[in-house]
Amino acid sequence: MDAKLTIGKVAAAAEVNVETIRFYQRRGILAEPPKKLGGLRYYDEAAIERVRFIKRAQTLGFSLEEVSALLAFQKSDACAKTHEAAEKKLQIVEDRIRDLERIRTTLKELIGQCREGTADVSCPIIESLLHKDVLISSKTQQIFPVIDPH
Amino acid sequence: MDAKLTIGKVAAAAEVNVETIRFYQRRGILAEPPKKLGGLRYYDEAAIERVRFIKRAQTLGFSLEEVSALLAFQKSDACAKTHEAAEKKLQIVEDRIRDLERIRTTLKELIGQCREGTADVSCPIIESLLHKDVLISSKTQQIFPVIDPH
DNA sequence: ATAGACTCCGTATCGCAGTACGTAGTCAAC
DNA sequence: GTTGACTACGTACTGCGATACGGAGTCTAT
Repeated sequence: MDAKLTIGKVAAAAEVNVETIRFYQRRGILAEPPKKLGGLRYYDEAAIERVRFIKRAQTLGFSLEEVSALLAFQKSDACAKTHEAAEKKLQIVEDRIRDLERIRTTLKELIGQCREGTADVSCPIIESLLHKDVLISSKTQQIFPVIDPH
Repeated sequence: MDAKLTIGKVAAAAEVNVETIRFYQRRGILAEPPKKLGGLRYYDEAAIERVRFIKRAQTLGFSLEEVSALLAFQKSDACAKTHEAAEKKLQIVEDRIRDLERIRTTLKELIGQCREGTADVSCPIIESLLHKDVLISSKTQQIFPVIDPH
């Protein structure tokens, strides 16, 4: 048996904060092992793997709720469902890339105008922001900040 | 003089919620006109333009704090500073696009493996999440959800 | 002059994924 | 057997950009 790990060891091994482990438990995405004699909880290697799984899925843009789902549909049709989830996420990522590319284009245009010193207007960028419909609004509904906005 | 607009008119004209106007005032990004006889505040057309300016800048990825800065350095060297801010933002947008492109690549790979039914492992995607270092972590420090996560 | 719409203002809440804090208890090493 | 590090747990706070709520006041049209 390998249930000798304290929460701190799990956190260190998975490279997350202790509080993150506890947060996952509260969210129900990670099991809380029973308290053994004395009041401390001991974990096994599987807990480390599970936390890593969560973290890896997050880097692909899955929210904790989505990771919960991924973890929930183990066995039998897990593969089909996971595949489907990945396709959906891919779609969102691609939409998001398109949004950002439009923004990039607009920023480049504005910067370009500015460099040229077009006309004698005060500042082409400010003028544009004041009077033009600079950008078509984004259609992406679900946005995910990839990891670590903190 | 054209200071006949109530907060509701301004909000409607700029296509934002009344609460948003008040929120901007609290944040100090929009001036609060004095209360005229009776207790209501009246706005002029400039207020509408200012709100629109804020909204347009947001669609380019500027946070409210950054928009405050843009609005603050009017006159004289405003153009140079605005230009610089736009360049910085462009850099962030491009970094973010690169991050998302990496994610896209990884998702596509995983989905591809899944489709091929590679080996007889349960599910290639799940296996990858369990055991591989799927993705190089994002370097983007500042992430901005473009408008409207609500 | 009164109904209904709008405004004022403070405070609370949302979504997400944690982080921080404080009190009390427990374990391992010396 | 005591010091110091670690743990358990509950609660509050962070960032960001709003949105929602509630009670009181005010304006406008009939």
